[in-house]
Formats: sequence, C-alpha cells, structure tokens
Amino acid sequence: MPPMSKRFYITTAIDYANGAPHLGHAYEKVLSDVIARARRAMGEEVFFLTGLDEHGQKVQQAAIAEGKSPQAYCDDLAVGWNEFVAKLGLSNNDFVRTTQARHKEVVQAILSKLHADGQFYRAGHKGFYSLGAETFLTEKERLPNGTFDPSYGKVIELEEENYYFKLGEQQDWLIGYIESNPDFITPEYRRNEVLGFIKNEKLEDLCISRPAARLHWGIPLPFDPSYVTWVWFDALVNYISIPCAHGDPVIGKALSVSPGPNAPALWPADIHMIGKDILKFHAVYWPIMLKAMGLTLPKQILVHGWWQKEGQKLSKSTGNVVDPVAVIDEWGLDAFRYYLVRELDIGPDGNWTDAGFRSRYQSELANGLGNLVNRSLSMIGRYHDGVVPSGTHQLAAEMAEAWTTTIAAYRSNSLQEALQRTGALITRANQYIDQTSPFKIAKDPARADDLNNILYTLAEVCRTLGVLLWPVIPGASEKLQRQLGFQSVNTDFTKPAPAIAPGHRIGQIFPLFPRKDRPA
RNA sequence: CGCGGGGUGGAGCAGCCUGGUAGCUCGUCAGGCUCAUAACCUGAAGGUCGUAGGUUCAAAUCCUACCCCCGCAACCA
Repeated sequence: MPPMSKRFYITTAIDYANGAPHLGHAYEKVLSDVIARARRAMGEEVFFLTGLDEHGQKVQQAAIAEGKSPQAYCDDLAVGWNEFVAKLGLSNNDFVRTTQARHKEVVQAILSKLHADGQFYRAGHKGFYSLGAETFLTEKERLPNGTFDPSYGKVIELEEENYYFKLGEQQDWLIGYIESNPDFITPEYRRNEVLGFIKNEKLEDLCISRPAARLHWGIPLPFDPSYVTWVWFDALVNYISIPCAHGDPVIGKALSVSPGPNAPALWPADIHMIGKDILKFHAVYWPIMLKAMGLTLPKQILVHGWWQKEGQKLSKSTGNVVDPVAVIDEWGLDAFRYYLVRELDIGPDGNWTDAGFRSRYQSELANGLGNLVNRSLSMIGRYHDGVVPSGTHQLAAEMAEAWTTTIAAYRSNSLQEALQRTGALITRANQYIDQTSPFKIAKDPARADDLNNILYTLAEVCRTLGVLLWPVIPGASEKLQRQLGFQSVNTDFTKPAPAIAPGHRIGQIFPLFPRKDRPA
C-alpha cells in the first residue's frame, strides 16, 4: 500500500439542531457535494464532512418543551437530518454529531491543552440578565426609558464569572495572513469585509464558557465541570475532531494522539463551505483558535450567499419558504440540484422563483440536454439498428473545448460557469443536427458514410455530457450513460472518455427529464 | 456615517478583479426543420449597463460623489 497522501477535505457548516432542514441547508450541502464529486472525478481522494451541532440553550429548551431529554431530542432530529442528507444524494464520507463521544473527547483535549498553555483566564461580568430568555442583554436592547422589552420577562442585574480565551492582540498576524493569502477567504468582497472588521475593531477576548447551572446541555470544561463550553468553541472543533477520530496524523500530533494505521491525512481542510452569516466565526475566531492549538489554518473559507423566494426574504412566519423535499419529490433530485447550481454563483444572494425553476427545467434540462440525448439516440436506433457506427468525430474541437473549460471551472469552484460551459456544447450539438440533417441523409443510401459520422459524433458528445454533468446531476448522468449502453458509469475527468468502440450497442431510450406541460 | 450585497434590453442572470465589437436563459415577432420530450435551428425588434463627474486614445469594467432597492445586526460573555 502506498502511503496515504493528503486528501481533499471539504466541510459544510454543521447545522443547528433546532428545526427542520430548509433551502439554505440544502444549498450549502449541494454545493459542497458538487465540489466533492468534481474533485473525485479529477482523481483526488476526497473526504467530505457534514453534520449537526447539537448543544446549546435552544436545544435544551426545545427538548424540555417536548418533554424529552436533550439527547433523545437530538437523536430524533438526527434521524430526520440523515434522511435529508440521503434525499440530497450527498456523497459525504462522515456525518458528525457534536454529542458524539469522539467529538466531545477532542473538544475536551483541546480545552485542557489550551488551559495548560495559559490561553484562558477567569473573569467576572456584570450586566442585565433576562430570566426568560436566559441571556445577558446589552445596551442596544434597552428601551429609551431604561427598561427592556416585556418579551424578555423579568430582567435582573447579575454578576457572573466565566472563562475567557485570549483573543485580543491576535489580529496583527491574522491581518497579515489574510493579506498574504488572497484565496483564504473567497469571494474577495468577503475577504475585504473581514479585513475591514479586524482592522477597524479591537478584538475582545472571547468568553468560552457558560455556567452549568444556567446551561447544562454542553460539553463540560475539563478543568472546571461547573461550566460547559460555549457552543462555537464546541461546533467549530468538529472540523478537526472528526479527522482526529479517523486518525489524522497532523491533528494527532498537535493533540498528542497517535494515529492509527492507514489513517487518512485530512488537515488542513481544503474548503470550509459556509454562509455569510457565520463568516466572522470562521475567518477570525477559528484561525486564532487553530493557531493557539498549533495547527495550520484551512486553505480556504468559501462563503456562499442566501436565497430569497420571489424577491422576498425566506420566512416561516409568512410562509414564504421553499421546501426542498417537496421540490425534489415533484421534480426530481437532479432538477433541484441543477437549479441551485445553475441559477446562482457561489457568493451573491439569489432569488428562487417557481417560474424560473420551471423555466430552467423545461428549457435547459428537458428541451436542451434531455431532448438532445433523446433525438441522438433515437436516430442511432432508427437509422443504425441501435449500434453506434464508426466514423469521424466532427465536433472534436468543440467537445475538447467544453471538456477543458468545464473542468477548469469546476477546479476553481465556478460551478455556475461549469454548467454554462457544458451547456454550450449542448447548444452546439443541437445546431449541428440541424445543419447536418441526418434525418434527410438517412434517406439516401449513397450517403451512409456521412450519416455514420454524424451518429458517431452525437454518441460521443452525449457520453461526454454525461461525464461532465455527473458532479451536479449524478442521477441523470448515470441514466444517460446507461441509455448509451454502458454498464459502468464513467465519472473520470482525468482523461476524456475512450472512443466508443465499433459495434457498441445503445440501451433502452427514455426521456431523461420528461416535460411537465400540465400539472401532474 | 453600524456592516455587507445589489441596480445590465419585458423577466431572471453573467460580464467588472486582468478597460477595447454588451453575453446567457425565458418572453415577443417572423421564417425553417421534422430525428426528437408540441422539442430543435435561423433571423429580427428591444439596452444612454442607477445618476453625475473624473482618469484614459478607449469605461458596464478603474476613481469620486450621490440616488434607489435588499440582506445582516449574534447564546452580543
């Protein structure tokens, strides 16, 4: 066995276990999955991690409200989230839950190490505390007359001691790091946002504990069990606790844990995929935590935007939501994944419209890709008894162009562009059919060679489309390749698919994306 | 001055970093084709690229100011 090389390690943020999954969760997971699949297609070994953040006050309260123990509450939720992951067709290699022993052990090991290193100190804080919301209130929440909104219930002045992480005086090196690593935070405007923040504000030390008397649903501080760990110090650690559990040597060394045999090398992460709402935690706190632990920083924090629905903010209270499961059930997983990737580049906010979804499905998937494959294969069936003829590839240049540019786009995480590049080949092939008119040539036996060239060319184009689209629409890619008569699905970007052998017989033909002209 | 994003033909978007014929999907109009999922192809109409200045031989793209829309604002210890 060759030594395990560094794998491409990609994570999603872990979702907070206080409700059902929605479009935003689906989006981040699909983007990550497409990148993970594309990297595998490029021949890299990939480790793709997603999971659940299960500690915290809201979870504790929700559990009490349902009359369950917090763990039972989380266990029940985790079942639903795992079903969701399967529904999205994710190719994740693990699923972390922060209540798992393998995670908690690492969090405690880190806390012990940092405590021993003198990174923490204990101090008091005095302020207004809401008994109802179980949180300290700030001056911003104070009404002009000095009182607080009645929704906070009884508010008392409280003084409390907690543990703090020495975050201050850390910003100089971080500024330097971000400035000298332009790809660390992507897109660029998010990087600028972080730089603006840490240049203009003094970093305060970070409170990393909560008294267990107030919040017991958390990981106890190993050096003071009367406190539990602040949720972010718990949640962010999942990115290294799971590699550690798999035996990652770099993390093992930092935490003095010996790696197992055949342990995969994962850290540093290649991509942390996150939403713009948690940028500060990932771009400021997390790097400082890692440095304190003696670990290198992740290679890239990739920040995606948020969806609106019909130009309005997604909101449960107004019912302005997109239910990913309902969309998948109605339109299919591939159509759902395709729309998310095609409609919105990673970074900006996007707008989900039902009309837009229907339009992309109809024009690009059904009439574009689906119909091209269908008409191509149907002609091979009709004019050549379902056997791909040998011939000259007449769109070789265009196909090579699509191949190269699509893969380059995947490599730079420009997923939207990847689909546009592939789409250009679909358009070109449809033009080609019209220009060459194989359906006319087929009537003239003297032009059999011309016909063979066309049918062969179309078969090659269709197969290439199947390979290039696999990361985004794996289901349709597999169906396409099966219709082409291939038993095993080609998902290899490292070299163009081998020329279809003479005598190759296509499979059974059926529409890849059936049109939906009338309500079902 | 809290932070951030955006304003590109009727709709939704790309292009902006690395200035140099304004691109894509849909829609509209007119043709063509018939292999195919009433699909496909061609052509046309339609844009002062938010406004005003500036830099430049040249600005959607760089700079400045302004207007308008939108999101975020925390377990804020």
